[in-house]
Amino acid sequence: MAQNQSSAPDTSRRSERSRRAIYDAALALVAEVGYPKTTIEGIATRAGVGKQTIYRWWSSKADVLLEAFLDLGNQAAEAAGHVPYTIPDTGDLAADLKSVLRATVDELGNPAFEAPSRALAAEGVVNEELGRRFVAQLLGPQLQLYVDRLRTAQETGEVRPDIDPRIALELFVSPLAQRWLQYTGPITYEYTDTLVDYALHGLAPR
Amino acid sequence: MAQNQSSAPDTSRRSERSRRAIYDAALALVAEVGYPKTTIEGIATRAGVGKQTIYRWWSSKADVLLEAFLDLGNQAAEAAGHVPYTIPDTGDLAADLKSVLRATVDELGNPAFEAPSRALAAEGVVNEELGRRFVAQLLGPQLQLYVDRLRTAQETGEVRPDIDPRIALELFVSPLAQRWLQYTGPITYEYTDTLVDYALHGLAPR
Amino acid sequence: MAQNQSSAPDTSRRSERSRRAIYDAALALVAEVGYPKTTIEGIATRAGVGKQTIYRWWSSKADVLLEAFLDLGNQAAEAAGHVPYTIPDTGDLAADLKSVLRATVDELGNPAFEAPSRALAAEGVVNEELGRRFVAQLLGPQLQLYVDRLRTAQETGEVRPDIDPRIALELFVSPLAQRWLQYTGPITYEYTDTLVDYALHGLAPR
Amino acid sequence: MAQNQSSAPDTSRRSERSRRAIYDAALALVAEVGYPKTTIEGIATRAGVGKQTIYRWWSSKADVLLEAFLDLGNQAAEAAGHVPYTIPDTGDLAADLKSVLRATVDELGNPAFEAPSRALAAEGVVNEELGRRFVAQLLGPQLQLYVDRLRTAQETGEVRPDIDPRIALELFVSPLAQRWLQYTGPITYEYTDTLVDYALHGLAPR
DNA sequence: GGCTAAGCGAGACGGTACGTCCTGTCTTGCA
DNA sequence: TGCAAGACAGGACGTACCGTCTCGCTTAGCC
Repeated sequence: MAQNQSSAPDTSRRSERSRRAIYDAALALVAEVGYPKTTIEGIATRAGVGKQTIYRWWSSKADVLLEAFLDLGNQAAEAAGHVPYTIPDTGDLAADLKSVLRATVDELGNPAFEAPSRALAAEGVVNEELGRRFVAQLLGPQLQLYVDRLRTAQETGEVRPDIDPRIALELFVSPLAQRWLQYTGPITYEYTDTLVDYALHGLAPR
Repeated sequence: MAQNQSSAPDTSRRSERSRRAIYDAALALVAEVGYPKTTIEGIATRAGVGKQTIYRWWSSKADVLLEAFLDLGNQAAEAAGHVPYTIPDTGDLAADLKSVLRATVDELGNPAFEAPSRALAAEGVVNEELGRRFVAQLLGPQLQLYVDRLRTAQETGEVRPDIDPRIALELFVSPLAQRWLQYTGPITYEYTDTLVDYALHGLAPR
Repeated sequence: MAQNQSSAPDTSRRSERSRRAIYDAALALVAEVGYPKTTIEGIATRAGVGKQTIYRWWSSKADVLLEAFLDLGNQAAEAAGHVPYTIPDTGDLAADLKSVLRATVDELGNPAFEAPSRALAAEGVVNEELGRRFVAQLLGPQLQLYVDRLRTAQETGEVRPDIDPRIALELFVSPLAQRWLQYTGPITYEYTDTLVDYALHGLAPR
Repeated sequence: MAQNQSSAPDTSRRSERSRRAIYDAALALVAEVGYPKTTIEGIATRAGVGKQTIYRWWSSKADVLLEAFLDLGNQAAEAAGHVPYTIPDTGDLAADLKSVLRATVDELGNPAFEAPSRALAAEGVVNEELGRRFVAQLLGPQLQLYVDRLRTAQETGEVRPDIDPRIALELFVSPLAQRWLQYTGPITYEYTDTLVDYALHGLAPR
């Protein structure tokens, strides 16, 4: 039961005040000057905190930002009454998916979310460890909602029972993700609507 | 009409030797120590080149790497007899796509390509200008091949004529891209085969 | 007349154990790693003591060391039977001085004394307040012994009565001090013997 | 023929401008805030210079200050017409020495000289390497002047021929040095006059 | 013998400086 | 004039200590 390397800091003595200030500063700086120009020194100064306080609790700039972003999500969820961003089930799968993807399109354009999430995504591409944490803590839970909705659709017969929902969801989610991440195309409601139609009915003639 | 002062170096006098050495050094360093630890100073030293020679011809580390990577692709193409990586047309669309995607799976696992392309993709996520160049010069042409193949399939009736090929290709390409970029799932032949099947025939029962 | 607020710790409750441990740690560290690399944090850790315990009772690193060094001297004196290092009086002033200076030469070469006393001397050069305390508590009493011996010599006629002993002693003490402090020359028995001869009889011919 | 370790900097490319600015800043800061509060960072900022420029050419704060102080002396000498601070020879040794020592008393009280020279002396006490350089480059040459003057005095019969001038000079120089360095007593003209008298004629009755 | 107020070990905190590394610009001498 | 070389001003890195500040825990000394 490893008590790892040199003197783990004492979590119970941790300053909540500083933690919040660091989250706020990190998110603000990433939004204002961009991720690469956001420095640990800058975060510390802006948060009115010693650099060591950051190095004591986080291992890197990306680490700070990931936690800050998660915290932001949690706060938003709490504010919205603990409903953590779900997928409607009106009985019409196509309509439900289109609606959620339209909401996602809106969110992707929201500057407050865009800066930090792009930064984290980029870092994750090149830093596998962070990438996997990003998925485990942020992306994964969201994708799971699609899995659940697709399972329901399989029960009602809207989706073939032999389909793997974890792969199926990528047919409409991944294209949107790629356009957003790599600027491979415009992001519009029509586009996401089309994705849903293509995914549900396929490309081949019936 | 001399456009003098500071800028505009004379391309005709440019040292081919240095350019090659810089490409090689950049690619080698990214592969060896990773993109973030690759520095312009490091590239210059490794290439046996003055820093100014890099700053004279490129605007950033990412810029160097993008050109180096493009050059690498061109060289590979030339070596392979000028066939620039195409999509077969056996008349069986599903088989053709599965075959190409399996080749892509192999390529994504090739360490020589992985390091620089991940680095460029990551940089592109956060740096729109570079991202767009990455798409225009690398990703775009490759996606165009899918567009062409899908058009052919529309002519033979394998794909419905009302389908937009530019969007359709994303149904199987983007999921693979996302799994690779974001570590959202394992990448196997079965996976890509499944993607093609789902994309062509849809999720809904017929 | 309570002098309350923050300051004035209660001396009666002071931990003798900690005080000793701090003295030991300070002297050991100065000897081992040198004065500049000796830190309050290091002393505290080595002494198994909280930093605050040091800051509560001393005002600076130099302060700790000065007390530790004084204590060391007191302990040595106590061990030696309370004779606090005196000057013999055999009736032969020259011989007595030579003998004491030779003993001093030996002491200056003793590593256990050298590290802390050099450190204190150096600090005193640049920090007048500490320098004066160093003189008042350490150097002064030792010089006073020379004053006394010279006074006796004046009574026996070995030294002219119009001589100021406080200045006279410097003729042989200061040169040794300077050679030790500033590395201006080698320190040997012959040297100190010569100093005594020159000082007693002068440089001019008789 | 050692070409030492990692890449010795190219002296011929060195910026004279920066060197001067660094000397000035170092001397000014030591005078204004004291040696311990003088930091390399502070010197760099004040001199309008990058820190690396200091680290490239000097190995420590003390090193910078020593060179700055030597340079200050050289400049003063040059300004005064290349007469590097000498000892008069009027034929009256006592008078000459008293006169020089009185001048030294004045100099020791000069704030512009006091701060840096105290700092260097202190550092030299604790750092033998620097101490020896301090002596070799500053103190030694000055002491040599006394040696020369005493040699002349030996030729004229004012000083006994068997006296070692290098030791003799310490009888009046070292006491002054010690009082200055260690605050062991007041520094006045009477004091230095007395030192000369005692040293020349000894303490014992004739 | 229990209560309470200190000293105590520990160490988190806001800071400052360290010495290193790299950026992007500028200058020097070679080809 | 392009180039290798590298000095320069600047600035961020991650580390080490500073001196202050809480935390619980002993440990007196007074009721």
